[in-house]
Amino acid sequence: MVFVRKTLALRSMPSLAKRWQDAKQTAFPCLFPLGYFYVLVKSKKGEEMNYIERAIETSMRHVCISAPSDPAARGLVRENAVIAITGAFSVSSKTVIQRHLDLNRESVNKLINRLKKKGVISVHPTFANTDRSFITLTSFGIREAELLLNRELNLRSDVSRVNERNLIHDLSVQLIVLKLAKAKKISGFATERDLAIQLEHRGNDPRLVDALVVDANTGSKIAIEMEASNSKNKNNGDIRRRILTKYLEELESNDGLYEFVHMYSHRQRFLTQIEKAHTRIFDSRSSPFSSSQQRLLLDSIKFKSSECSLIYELMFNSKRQLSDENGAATNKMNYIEQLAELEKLAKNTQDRVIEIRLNGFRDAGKALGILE
DNA sequence: CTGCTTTGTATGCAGGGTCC
DNA sequence: GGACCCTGCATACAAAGCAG
Repeated sequence: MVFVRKTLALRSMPSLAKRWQDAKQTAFPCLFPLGYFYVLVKSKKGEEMNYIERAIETSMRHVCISAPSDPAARGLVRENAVIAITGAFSVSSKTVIQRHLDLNRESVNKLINRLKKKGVISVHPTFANTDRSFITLTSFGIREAELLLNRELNLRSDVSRVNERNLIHDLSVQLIVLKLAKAKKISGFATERDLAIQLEHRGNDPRLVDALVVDANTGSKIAIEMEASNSKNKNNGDIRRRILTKYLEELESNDGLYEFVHMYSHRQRFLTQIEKAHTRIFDSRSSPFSSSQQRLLLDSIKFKSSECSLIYELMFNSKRQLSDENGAATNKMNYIEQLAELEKLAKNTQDRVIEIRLNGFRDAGKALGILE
């Protein structure tokens, strides 16, 4: 705790922080790590705790914030949220931060610039997302994140490790996880990175999913899967069968990594394609799954189509306006939220009248250029 | 190509809060 | 009261988009 306070003070004085950073790199390379070394990965009871559990336990602390009324304190809390998010996911973007902290574009720019000035994060231009840039932590920022999250992060500050081809996918996962966190639907989460760090085969471990969240009410673990392309649905469904087998292994196991799988995408079409592929596999005479296994898979895999438009709008729509003029952009968000509600209602009630209303609402969206 | 508009970001300022 | 930094607003500016 003492250390956290100290670094916060340091961070609010850029020149001092800079000097501290320089000193760290030259004169005392071994001094600073002592700060977080004493909080070694152990639980309160003292027994060894695995990395994923540790991540789940600590993940929400700085990510889920209630903004204090004191502007200065609020600024620091927000800065910490940015550091915690970027630390946990290894990259982030202005759009994700903006959405999570409920800020306007101007305020995010100021927040990010402030952190940049303090030497905590760096912003890299790219063509791979709608922001045209992504955020990573500097080596100084990584230390800050490790202090905040109270665990080792195994992060590197060099940008060449960021795979720009996965950027939108990764940011979409963040969007969903953070939305769940903010809505208090989950009590903790572990990112794909966290899983990879603990699992033996690292990068290509078959048990890897895009994120792991813990349901706030039931405490059950849920795997989050994000389908950003439909490449896996082409061919003969062999890939889907392998993926199902992978899920089944965890679902059937008593100490599996997760009990449910939630599928997300920016396109409703991709989700229905996956659902269809599943039924095809189950229906085929040579189906590798017993009927009880099929039931388990059907019950455990849920398709979250209500988030499609949100993900599309924030991550994929290159025509989206970044500056919010309190007009088009917010109207659009309102429309999309209303649409999602209506879709949910139509699905739950199966009411013909609501379905007609939904179709009308969709048509209106198309006429206004919000939907395609 | 030019000149105009739009878009995204940066900066300075006023007015406002909390905490020591 | 001063340190600190929030917010919104006005303004400036560069880059991109676009019609002619």
